[in-house]
Amino acid sequence: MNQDLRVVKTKRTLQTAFIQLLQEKTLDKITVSELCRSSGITRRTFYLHYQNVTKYVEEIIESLLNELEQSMRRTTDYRLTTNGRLDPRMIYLFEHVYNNKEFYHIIFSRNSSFAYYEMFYKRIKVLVRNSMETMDFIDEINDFEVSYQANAILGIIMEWYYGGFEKSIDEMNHILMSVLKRYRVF
Amino acid sequence: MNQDLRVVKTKRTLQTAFIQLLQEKTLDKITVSELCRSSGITRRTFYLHYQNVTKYVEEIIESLLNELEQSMRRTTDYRLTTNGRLDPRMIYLFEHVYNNKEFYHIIFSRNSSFAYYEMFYKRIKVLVRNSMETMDFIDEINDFEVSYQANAILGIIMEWYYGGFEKSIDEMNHILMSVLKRYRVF
DNA sequence: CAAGTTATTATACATATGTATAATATAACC
DNA sequence: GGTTATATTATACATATGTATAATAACTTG
Repeated sequence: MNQDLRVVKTKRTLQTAFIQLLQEKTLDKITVSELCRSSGITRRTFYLHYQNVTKYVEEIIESLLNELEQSMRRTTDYRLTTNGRLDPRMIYLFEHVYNNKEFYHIIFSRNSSFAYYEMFYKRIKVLVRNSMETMDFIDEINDFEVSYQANAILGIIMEWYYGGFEKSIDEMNHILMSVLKRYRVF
Repeated sequence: MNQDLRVVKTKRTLQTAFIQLLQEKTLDKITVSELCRSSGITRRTFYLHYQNVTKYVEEIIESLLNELEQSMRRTTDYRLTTNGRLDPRMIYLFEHVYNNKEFYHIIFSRNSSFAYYEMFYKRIKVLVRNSMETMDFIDEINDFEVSYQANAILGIIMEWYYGGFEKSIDEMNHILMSVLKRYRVF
């Protein structure tokens, strides 16, 4: 029992119009009315699916982060030796961010909802926690330590964003690794 | 040449109404119209001073952070010996957050603008940078390292927020110190 | 393919936003 | 204290939001 074809079509045209509008203007200037005008659906239809623009974007960010999780899971095989408190495959994160700049850009935009950042933060926390769990020399995982590490990584990505994502993925990898080494995180 | 008395009065009544409304409902439910109804000023007057509710709140957060900076500057005398990469007086931060919970709450709320978090982040970055500058064994300050440390601290505060600020200031001090010690940040 | 289900539309309404103009009230200043 | 400067108001307008109802169209299922 799949989703109704009409719904699929509606969401598809909505997505196309949204991506299009995002290239013309910043997210905070995109209204429900305009989004519906562009995609040729009624506002009523939009509200039957989403509460507002923010909730709509949350769904987009959600699938972006699902994709991130998938691509990080895939890299498990290639993962470096984990001889410390933070799993070095965390660096594969930079790859996904760089390849999806335009969406991660939304998360860090001044006019965006904090909800997007929170979603990102919570995902990274899960990754950090999972990573710590695989390290047998850690007796007990401290929630605050997880938050500390997770948000620290987001700090580096945020700085990358402020610099217009000019640094390459490799440079970012190197930067993170050198900071982690300095603090003997692993 | 001080500010016009009329302006002062307008902003004062606005502030009173805002604080009042904040106790009745969450920030995202507070509209310009309602804020003006409550404070007895015209919407036109509001728009002569601020672009929208978010910009208005930004001004409030701005002065909150100014106050934070002041109170941290005052603690310079009492500061602990800085024998490492991060100034331990950073812990006085918790005091200000706890004593102004209701405002810091705004910063971390899902429906808030990311602008508030950004403001907080940038202030903490300045503190971290200043702190690193006083440590003579640091040859050159790395921007990404500053972002890493600054946001890491925000991660701990955010976790405190998610726990409803239940932990005491002293507990938070202890938590931060033990994490910093583990990573030999100082 | 027909019957039943449900997504979408047309239309409307109360309220909110952001901007504009002219009139009025209030503060600043000499 | 009277004049000048300007903050505030009253009113209005085009557009946006979120919700509601009944009618229509499109899809699903047997």
